[in-house]
Amino acid sequence: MATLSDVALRAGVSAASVSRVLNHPEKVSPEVCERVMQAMAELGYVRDGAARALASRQSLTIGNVVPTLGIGIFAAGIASLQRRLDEYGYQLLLAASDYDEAKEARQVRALIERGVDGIALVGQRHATEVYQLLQSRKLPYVNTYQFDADNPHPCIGFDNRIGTFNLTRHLFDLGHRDFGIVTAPPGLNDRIAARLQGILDCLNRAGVAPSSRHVTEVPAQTIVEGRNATRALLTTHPDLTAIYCTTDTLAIGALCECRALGVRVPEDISVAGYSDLEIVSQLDPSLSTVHIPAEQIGTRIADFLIDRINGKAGPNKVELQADVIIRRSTGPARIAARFGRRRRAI
Amino acid sequence: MATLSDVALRAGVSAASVSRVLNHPEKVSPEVCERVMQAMAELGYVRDGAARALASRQSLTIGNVVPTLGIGIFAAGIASLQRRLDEYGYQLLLAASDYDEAKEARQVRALIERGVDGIALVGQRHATEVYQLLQSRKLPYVNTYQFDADNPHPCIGFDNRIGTFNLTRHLFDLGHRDFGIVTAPPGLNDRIAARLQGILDCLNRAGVAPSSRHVTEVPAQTIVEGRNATRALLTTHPDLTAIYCTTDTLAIGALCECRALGVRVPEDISVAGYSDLEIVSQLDPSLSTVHIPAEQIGTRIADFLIDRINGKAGPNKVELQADVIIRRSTGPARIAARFGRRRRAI
DNA sequence: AATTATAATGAAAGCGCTATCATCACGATA
DNA sequence: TATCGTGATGATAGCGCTTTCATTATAATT
Repeated sequence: MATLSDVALRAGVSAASVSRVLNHPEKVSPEVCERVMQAMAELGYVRDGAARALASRQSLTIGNVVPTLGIGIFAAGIASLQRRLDEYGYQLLLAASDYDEAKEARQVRALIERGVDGIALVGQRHATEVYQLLQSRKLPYVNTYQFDADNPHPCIGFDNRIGTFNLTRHLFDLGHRDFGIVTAPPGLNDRIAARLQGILDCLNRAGVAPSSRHVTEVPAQTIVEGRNATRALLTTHPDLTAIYCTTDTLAIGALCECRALGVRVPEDISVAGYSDLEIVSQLDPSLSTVHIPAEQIGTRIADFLIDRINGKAGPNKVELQADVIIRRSTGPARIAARFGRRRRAI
Repeated sequence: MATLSDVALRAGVSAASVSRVLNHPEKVSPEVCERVMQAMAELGYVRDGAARALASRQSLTIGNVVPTLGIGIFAAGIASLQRRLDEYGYQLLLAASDYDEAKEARQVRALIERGVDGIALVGQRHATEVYQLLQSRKLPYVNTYQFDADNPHPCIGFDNRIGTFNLTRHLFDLGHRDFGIVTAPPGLNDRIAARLQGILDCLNRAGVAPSSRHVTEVPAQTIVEGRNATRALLTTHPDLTAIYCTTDTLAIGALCECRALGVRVPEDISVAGYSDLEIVSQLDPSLSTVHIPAEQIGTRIADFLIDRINGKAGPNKVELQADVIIRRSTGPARIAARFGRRRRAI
């Protein structure tokens, strides 16, 4: 394969000049530039990134480790991140942690070994080793999908707590007093923990008794888990009038299960979610949820990291809005009289 | 930052020995190994991948270019690809082409510059430049999501044609004679083209007149596009009894629109899709479709490429099954008498 | 015309690592 | 005892590129 010196030889210039037309074309005369370009084309020259990275201490690559690709929101964020990086001439190295801190640490280490110029992580909670590695190397990094003003680390995200708080408040205003809550384990995931907190904070402030909140933890964010949890909830707590799922995927399951059970939404039960996946606005009934600005996040990650890499300072934290979207799956709490009807349906 | 020589110095051995414990620990005495490990831990040594890649001609990285991350199937495939690569100690460099051949070529080039040891592409159709680049560098590569015995290039995938053929056949056997077909432009995408071909082949063989097939091309694979196309089809061709969408996303749209229109599925209209996204088995009615083995594909890509990289020969093509899954959205064609009823519904 | 800035180029020193080759010590073989 | 592996180690030459730094040619200034 042709190397840079081959190109130099063919163009009758020095290696330094070839390197210049590649990296600082403005510092080279048009004639030389032209000749070099021609030589590169003739030889089918492709630059060796490893050598460049070694010499310049830049890989033009950034790393992203997400909990899982299986969640549509992350896929959307990654898509926009990749798009923006591409505009900057950067490449995306992707890894998944499966919600495992140790695995995340390994992945971060692997990315650093690959020489990434920056790293985006999901959430605020990471192994201390991760933060040590990042800081000792002065590697630009950013936590995402969660905004937390009190946390010292840079972040790009939104307040996961406020969205569920407001949507729960909406439910309360509609007369709901008895809530089912379906959620992935908050212990594994600070975004989910914040959402759950938002629900509970609202319920506390509204004076809804703990005995009227029924939290079900499910092991995975899947439609089927949402269905199972919903069925269990509806069976064991016939009084509840609303189900809040901390993720749309679970809420979709809730919707499906209600339909299968003959429970009407929102007449008998209101259902709320979080994420605003593409499909939930199309479902019947459409789902009330909180919109995650995944595309924005992806774009901002790229901008943020590239700025840092280029030494441009900027805000250390960027807060995005995650707006509540009221659709048709939430409505007034059914009145007691209706209760028998629903009971029968199950 | 500590380099390999720093480690060597501290451990009181040569750089070569440190490199050995990193790459061929079996060739080093236990004592030296121990001492080096300790030194690495004390110095917080992290290997420089660029230098290693340059010296060893291996980056331990593989590249994957997909049309878009926005489609759940690709996300699933990427997830399993990444998981498997991780087991091998390889990293994943991800890029998107947006269904644009030129952009794909640019991405492939960028990946090669980054020194990937192998590349996975989606589909068989790529810019000639792409194949030239790949072959002149002898870079292991593989086309995916489409199996084609006649194509000389390595591939891992399934026959996109046969699935739609069989599912269409099923529809025909149920008495359907008038078909609406909703598809993304086959010109951009050989998988879609093959699926469409499967439908048409079946219809041809069954003797269904061209005037009884109504193909609608939509610009994007979204639920909303599926809805719009379905509404248009139902309005302009009241005779049709089945709608085949070449993608589940479009089929979900069809299902949503039918519900909104008061058209019953499958009593009034049968709907079929392709992909078997997580949600479609949970919908009401559940969707008849063709299952794409995305996880398998991801795993196989990793195995295939790593084998090639290590010089292990293996089959050049691997064919996976994409099975038809009959669910509730397909049923007997309505009898003429019912026609009026449906008409009213619209 | 002499001097000084300015721009364009080349020579060459690494970047941190791997891998070849030579060296050395030590026990096995004759 | 002399010879020959054998296994562990060290010295070192690059891998292909970027980037000072020095050099030369050119233009601008006095």
